[in-house]
Amino acid sequence: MVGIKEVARQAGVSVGTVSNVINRPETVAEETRTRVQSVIARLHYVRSESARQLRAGASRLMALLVLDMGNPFFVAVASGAERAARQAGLVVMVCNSAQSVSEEMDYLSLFAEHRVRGVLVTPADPTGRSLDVLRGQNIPFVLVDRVGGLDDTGCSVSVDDVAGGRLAARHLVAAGHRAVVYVGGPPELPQVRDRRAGVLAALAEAGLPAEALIDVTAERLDVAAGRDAGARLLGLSPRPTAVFCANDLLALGVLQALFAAGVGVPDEIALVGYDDIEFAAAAAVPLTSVRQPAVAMGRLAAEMLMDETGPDAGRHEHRQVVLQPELVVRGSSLRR
Amino acid sequence: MVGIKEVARQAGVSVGTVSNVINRPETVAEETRTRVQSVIARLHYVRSESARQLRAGASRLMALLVLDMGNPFFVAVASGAERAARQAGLVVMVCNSAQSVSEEMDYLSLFAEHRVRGVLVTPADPTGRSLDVLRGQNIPFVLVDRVGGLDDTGCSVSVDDVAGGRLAARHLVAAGHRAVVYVGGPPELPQVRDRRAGVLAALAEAGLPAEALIDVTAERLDVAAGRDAGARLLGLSPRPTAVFCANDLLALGVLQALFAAGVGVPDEIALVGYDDIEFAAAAAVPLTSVRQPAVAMGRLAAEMLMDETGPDAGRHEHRQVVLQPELVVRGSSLRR
DNA sequence: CAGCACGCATGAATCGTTTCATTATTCGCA
DNA sequence: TGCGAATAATGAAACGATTCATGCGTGCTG
Repeated sequence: MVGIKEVARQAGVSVGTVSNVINRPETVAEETRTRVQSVIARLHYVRSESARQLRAGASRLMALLVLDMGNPFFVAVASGAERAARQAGLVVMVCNSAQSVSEEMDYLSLFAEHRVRGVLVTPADPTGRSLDVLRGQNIPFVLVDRVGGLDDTGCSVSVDDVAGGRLAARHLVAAGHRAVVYVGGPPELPQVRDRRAGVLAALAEAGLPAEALIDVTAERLDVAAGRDAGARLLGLSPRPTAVFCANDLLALGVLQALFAAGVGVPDEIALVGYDDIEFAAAAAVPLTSVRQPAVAMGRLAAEMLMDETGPDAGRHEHRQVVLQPELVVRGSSLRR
Repeated sequence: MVGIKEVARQAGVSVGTVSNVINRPETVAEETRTRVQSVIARLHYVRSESARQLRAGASRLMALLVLDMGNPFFVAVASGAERAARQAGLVVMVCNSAQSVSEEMDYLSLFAEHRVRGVLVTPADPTGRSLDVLRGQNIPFVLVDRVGGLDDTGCSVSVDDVAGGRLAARHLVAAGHRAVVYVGGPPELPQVRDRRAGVLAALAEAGLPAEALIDVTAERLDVAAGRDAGARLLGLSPRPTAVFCANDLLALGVLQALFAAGVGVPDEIALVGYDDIEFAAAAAVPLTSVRQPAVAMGRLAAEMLMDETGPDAGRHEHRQVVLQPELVVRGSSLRR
């Protein structure tokens, strides 16, 4: 495998000069530079990133660890982060913890071994201890879709999930529903809990008792779990008239279950999702949903990370950005 | 930052021994091993992957470069690949070329610099020259959803797109349609061309002329482009009765456009998509689609790559695996 | 004309591991 | 008792880049 030494030899210069041609071309005389560059091209020389990083210290990798790659919401976050990072010359490596704490720890260790420039993470571990491996290596991270823990608070970008839940529930209550089924996921997830809290708040505002919230808990936050939850909520009596799901995948699953059972949406049951993924608008019945600014979150998170690791990282201040969600009303919640 | 040297010093052993504790624990005495391990834990020592890779030569990274992360089909491919790779102790880094040749080249160069173990790629560049940077570094790659070029043929996993197109068109012809609109994407993409060829074959089988295929070309293969194409095909005269889209995202977009125009599906226009993504079944009208074994493709591709780079890579033989697609009939193509 | 600054190139030291030939120690067995 | 084998640990040489103090020659300035 041809290295910098071979290039130097064939170009008749020292390795230091070749390195300069690559990294600080302006410090090398025109004539030398082109000669070296042509040798590089001729030999198909490709610099070894591991050697570079070992000596220079800094990696060009930024990691993004999401809860569920199957969820278009996270795909949108990833694309926002990727765009911002690439403008700064970084590559984003996107990984999927699939909501498993052990997967998450595996990945974070790997990131630490790679000495990545920084990590954007939507933690699966509610305790936040899995991030210790990053803290130990002084690898900065930004929490995405989750505000910091108690003790130390680094940067984070999130959306006000309580407000989102409230928006959804207010909308349903305003349409005359006196009880709301909340199809949540694993209760360890703060997003799931916060959205539920928003529902409770909205019910209280309307003078309804806490019992007006009926919990149906899905195993995971995906379409299959939603179908399952949908079947279960049809068994409730009295049959609910309003259903709010912790995300759109669940809502689409619920919708399929209701469809299969011949239950009309929105006539018999009004349905609201969360995230406003692209497919929500294209659903069997266009889905009312709480929109999160996913791409912006990804972009912001990446920018904050780069500020923290960039040239003037000294003057970096941790920020906890909280964005506001927005209700998008479509057919699934509109009584005809 | 604590390195192997510091661990060795505090444990009272040589660096070689520490390395052995990490990489070949069975070769070091029980007592020494636990002592070293406890020092590692106490100091939060994390090995430097770049140093490891520089010396040992082999990376633990496998790259996956897809055409469009926004397409659930590729997400499924990624999850199949990831699962297989992780069982072999590799991490997959998923990147998105977004069908841009220059993005693709950037990423492939980066992979080459990182000396990744191998690359799974759905090439955006139809010439295949962008893969030269990998060939130059002897980095093996597996083509996903695309058979090899002309000169050299490495491994590939693909689905018979001609057969898929034929399945879709046969289905429409059997339902009595005498002409079919094909909503394709960028004609450089072999997938787009092959599916079209399948349509032509099915029309020929049925004794229909080639003019029975009407082309509508979308800019990209996503929902927005589909909406656009949908609006355009409504301007055709006579108005078509059957539409086949190069993928489900386009089909969902077309569906939205038809919906917006008040055109009934399947009554006025029958619609067939491709990929059978999860959201096809949940669409406004459940979408008939050609199913591809996406997860299996990802898994197979990763396995083939690992065979090529694994312990007995010497006996590796390149294979071009072609899988068969399957038609899933749903409401969007069933005349009531 | 001495002195200085500047532009360019050099080459050795360094990053943190792995690997391997070598040494030291113990053990079993004739 | 002596010897070969097996077992543990050592320490130095890579791996392939970056970086930096150094040297050399040129042109400018006072």
